[in-house]
Amino acid sequence: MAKPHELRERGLRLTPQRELVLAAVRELDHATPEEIAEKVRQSHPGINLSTVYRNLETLENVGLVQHSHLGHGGASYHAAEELAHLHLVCGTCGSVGDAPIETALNFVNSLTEDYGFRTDVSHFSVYGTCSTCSQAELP
Amino acid sequence: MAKPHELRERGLRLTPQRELVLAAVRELDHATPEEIAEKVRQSHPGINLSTVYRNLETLENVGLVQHSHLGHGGASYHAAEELAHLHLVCGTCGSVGDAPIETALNFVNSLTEDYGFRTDVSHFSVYGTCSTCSQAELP
DNA sequence: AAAGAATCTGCGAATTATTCGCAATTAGTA
DNA sequence: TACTAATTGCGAATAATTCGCAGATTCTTT
Repeated sequence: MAKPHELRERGLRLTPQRELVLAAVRELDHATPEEIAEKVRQSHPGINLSTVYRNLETLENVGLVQHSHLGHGGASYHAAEELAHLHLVCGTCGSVGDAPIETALNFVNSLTEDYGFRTDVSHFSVYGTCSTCSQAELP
Repeated sequence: MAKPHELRERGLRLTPQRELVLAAVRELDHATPEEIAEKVRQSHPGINLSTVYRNLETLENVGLVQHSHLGHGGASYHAAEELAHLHLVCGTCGSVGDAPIETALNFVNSLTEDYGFRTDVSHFSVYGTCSTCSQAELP
C-alpha cells in the first residue's frame, strides 16, 4: 500500500503508525479520525487517537492526504491521489452523494473571473436535500 | 427590532432573552453563538450560553433564523429574511466573501436535473483561496 | 554495529463547543 | 389571581481535538 519511500521522500520518518494511518485513509475513503483509528487498531491495537490526529495533520502537510467538511462539524479524510469529486450532503438523512467536478466547472470559473477566488474543489461541499428525502417530504 | 408578535405568531413565548437573541442575530449577521451571547450581554449581562443555544435552535425551527457552516466547525447564524448569498471562505486567511446566488444558478439547476438534489443555497459554502491570498502565494 | 540528535508515540490532562438534567422562575391563560 | 407549561440558569456531561511531557524509536553519523 504505502511504499516506504513515499514517506521518506517527503522528509517524514517511517513509523508503523504513520504507514498504517496512510493505508487506512486510502482504504476507507472519507473517514473520520475516529474511523481511521479503528481501522488501524485492527492490526495495531495500541495506537493512540492523538497519534492518528497528528499523523493526519502531518500527512496533509506533505500533500498525501486531504480533508473536507461534509456534514456538521467533523472533518473527513481521503487520499490526495483520489479522483476529486463533489460531495452532495443531504441535510435530512445525512447521506453523502458524489458528482463529477465537471458539474461545477462553469461555476468555479465564474468565481475566478469575477472575484479572483480560486475554488478548492476537493474541499467543496454542497448542502441540500437528496432526491429520496425530497420525495418523502411531499404530501 | 423584533416585534413581539412575530414571536407570538409562531407559537413562541415572549421572553426578554429570546427577543434579545433574535435582535442580536439580526444586528450581527453571521455570528457564532458565542458572539451572539456577548452581544446580548450588553443589555442583559446574566444571559446563559445554554439559553442562547436553545433559542437559536428554537428560532431556527420556526424559520426566523438559519445557520450555515463557514470555516471549520462552528455554525454561524443569520436572520432568515436576509438576502441569501454565497459564502466564499478563504482557507488561508479565513475571510468570508459574498457573491450573489445567481452565480450558482446553473450549477444548482444541473444538480437538480441530474441527481434530483435540491441545493440549499443558504447553507452552501465555497472553500478556496481569496484573490488577496492567491496573489501573496505567487513568487 | 553503536551512539547521538531529533522526531514520534502514548498518555493523561486541557480545551473548545455543544448538550443535558433539574430545580426555580416566568409567560400566557383561564 | 391562580395554574400549567414553557423557559431559564446552572453545573455537569459529552464529544472532538489539542497539548505537554517523558520515554521510545528512527535515521544519521561514525
